[in-house]
Amino acid sequence: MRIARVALDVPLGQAFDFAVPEGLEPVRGSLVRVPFGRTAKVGVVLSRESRTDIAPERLRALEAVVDDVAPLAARDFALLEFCAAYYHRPLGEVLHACLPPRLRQAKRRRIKPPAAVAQPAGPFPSPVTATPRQEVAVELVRSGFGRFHPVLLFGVTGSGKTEVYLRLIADVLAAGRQALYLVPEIGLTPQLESRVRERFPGLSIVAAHSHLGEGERAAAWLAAQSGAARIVLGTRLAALSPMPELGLIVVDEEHDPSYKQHEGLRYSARDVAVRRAQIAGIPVVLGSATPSLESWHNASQGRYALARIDERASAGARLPRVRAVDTRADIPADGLTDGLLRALKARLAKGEQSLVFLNRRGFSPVLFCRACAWHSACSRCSANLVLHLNAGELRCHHCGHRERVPKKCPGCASPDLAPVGHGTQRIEETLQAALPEARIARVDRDTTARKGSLAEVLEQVRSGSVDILVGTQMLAKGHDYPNLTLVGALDSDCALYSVDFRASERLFALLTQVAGRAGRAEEPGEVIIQTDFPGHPLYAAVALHDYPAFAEAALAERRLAGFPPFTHLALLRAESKAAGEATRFLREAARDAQGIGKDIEVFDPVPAPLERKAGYERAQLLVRAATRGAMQPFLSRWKAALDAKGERRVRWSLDVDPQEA
DNA sequence: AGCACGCCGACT
DNA sequence: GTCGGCGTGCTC
Repeated sequence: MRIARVALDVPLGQAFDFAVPEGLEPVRGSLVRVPFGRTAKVGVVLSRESRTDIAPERLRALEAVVDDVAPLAARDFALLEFCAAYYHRPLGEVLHACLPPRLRQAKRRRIKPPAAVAQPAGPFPSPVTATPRQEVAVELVRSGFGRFHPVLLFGVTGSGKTEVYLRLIADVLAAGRQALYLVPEIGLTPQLESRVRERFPGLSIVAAHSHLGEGERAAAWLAAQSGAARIVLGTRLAALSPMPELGLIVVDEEHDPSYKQHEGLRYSARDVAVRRAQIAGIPVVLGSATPSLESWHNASQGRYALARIDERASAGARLPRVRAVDTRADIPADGLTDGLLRALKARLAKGEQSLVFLNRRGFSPVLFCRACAWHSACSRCSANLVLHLNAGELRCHHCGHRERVPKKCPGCASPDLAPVGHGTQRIEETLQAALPEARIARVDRDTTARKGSLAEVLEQVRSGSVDILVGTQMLAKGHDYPNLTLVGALDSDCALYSVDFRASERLFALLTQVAGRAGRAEEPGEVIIQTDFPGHPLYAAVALHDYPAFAEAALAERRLAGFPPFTHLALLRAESKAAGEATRFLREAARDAQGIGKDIEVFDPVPAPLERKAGYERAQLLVRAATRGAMQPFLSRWKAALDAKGERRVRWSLDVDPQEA
C-alpha cells in the first residue's frame, strides 16, 4: 500500500493517512492537497507508510503534491517538531504557524518562480570604524562560527550593538551563508530596514512581519526557503522561516516581551532562535541593554558567552543623568510636576527636544460620576472604559468595545462626570496649555494607526519641527533622536504594585530604554522620573545605569521565591462564558495533575489578571518544576489527560514558560 | 478549527 | 409556513 501520513492544521493531536495515487511521489516535508471532510486542505507529509489502520472505505487519496513550494528541509522540520513537542501543540498547527497564509490555501494561483539575480558576494566593508569594545564583541562571536555558540551581547543603549550585528552578518554573507536578524517590532524601527539595505547594496534582503500583505509574505518566505534571500529581517514569526544556508541568528532586544506569542502556539521566538542555532550548529547573538534575567543567568552560568559594551559608541556621548521627582512633595497638576515642567521649559528655550513617556493611551483611564460614584466599566470585561475625548468615545482596550461618551451619568443622570487619571491625550493637552509655543506631537497606537504615520512623526522629530514628543512605549524602542536631551517618565509607579513577578524586570528595561533616548549625540541627556518612591531601589539602579546590580538583586529574589530562571513554569489557562466553569475545570485539572506529577508543584486555580474579557470568565493554574526534564514529561501526560476529558464548555490552553504568571 | 446536520423562535 | 439561532459530532 502507498500511504502518506499527513499533518493538517486542525487542533487534533494526530496525523491523517491518505492513499498516494500512482504518479505522485510526496516525500517527508512535501506540501500536499488533501480532501478533508467536505473541504480540501493543505497538509505537510510526515512520512510515507506501507500500511494504515484506517479502514479502506474511509481512506481517501491525496489530490496533489504542491509543486510550486519545495518540501520543508530536514532541519526546518526538526525545528518545527521541537516547537510542537516543547509547547505541546499539534505538529500540524506548528506547521500552520510557519507557513504563510497564502501557501496554506488549498485553492490559489500558481506562484511563478522569481527570476534569479546575481548577488554581490562581499566583502561588505563597514562605513564606520568599530570601537575597541565593538571589535572585541565581534571577535567573540566570530570565534564560534561554524558551531553552536550562543552569545549574550550586553551593551548599554547607544553602544552600537547594531554595528556589531552588521559586521557579523557581513562575515557570514561573505562565507556564503544566510543571516536571520530578529527584532521585536519592525514597524517601530522603520530606519533599521533601510540601514541594512544600505549596508548591503544589491543584496536580496527580505522583511518578514505581520504587516506585510499576503503576497509579500509568501514571497519573502519562499525567497528565504530557496536561499535567494541572504538576509531575513523580521519579527518573531520570522524565527520559523526556512533558511537552508543559515549561518547566524541575531536576536536584538532579546528581553522584549513581544518575542513571546500570546495565543495559539505560545512560543518564545528568542528561545526558538537559540534552539534553532543549536540544531543548525551556528552562533546566535542575543543583544540587549537590559537582558532578560534568563539570559543573564545563562551567561553567568557559562552556558552563553558574554560580550559587554559599557560605553556609548559616539565619542562624548554619555549616559543620561537620571533623577526622581518626588510626587508627594511636588504634587502633579494635571499629571505634571513643577519640576518636570520647568525642565521642559528650559529645553524648549535652548531649542532642544524632549520626550514625555506615559504608558497609557487615551485621555483618562476612567470616567467617574461625582454624584453617585458610577464609573465607566466595560460590560464584557473586568476593566474600565477609557475616555477618548478626541473621538468622543469610551473604549475598552481589552475587547474593543466602544460607546459614545454619555452627557450625563447613566446611573443617576447627574451631569457631573469627571475624567480621572491621565493618558497621553490629556498630557498632550496639559503640556500644550502650559507651553503654548511648544510644537507637540503625540505617538501612541491611536495616532499611528495609519500605515507610515509613525515614520512621518519620527521624520518631523529628526527635522526639528517637533519640540516635545508625548507617547507610550512605542517611543522607547530603538529610535535615534540626536537633539533629544530630556525624557520625562510619568506614572511608572503602577508597575511597582503589580503582582506579576516580572513587572520590575520589565519596568527596569522600559525605563532604561526610554532613558537611552536622551543625549545620544553630543548633548548630555537628563531623565526625570515622577514617582511617589524616589528612594526605591529600582529607580536607584536605573539612575546608576547599573543593570548587573539590578539583575543580581532580582535573581537573588527569584532564587528565594523559586521563580525562573531557577525553576520552570507552565500555566494552564481556561475560559468559559458560563460562570464558575473555568475554575471548576482548573480544580479538576489540578486534581489530575496530583496523580501524574512527581516533583511537580501544582498551585491553586486563581482568576486571571483580567478576570473577565469579552464576556469570558478567565482563570489560570500555575505549575512549577525544578527542571525542564521534570516539567516536560509531566506536561505531556497532563495534557493527554486533559484532552481525554473531552471538555466542551471550557476553552483551555497550556502556556509553557509563560511571560505573565 | 471549520463545516455540517438538527431541532425551536420572529418574520415575508 | 420559512430563515436562522448555535448545540454536538466528525474529519484519514
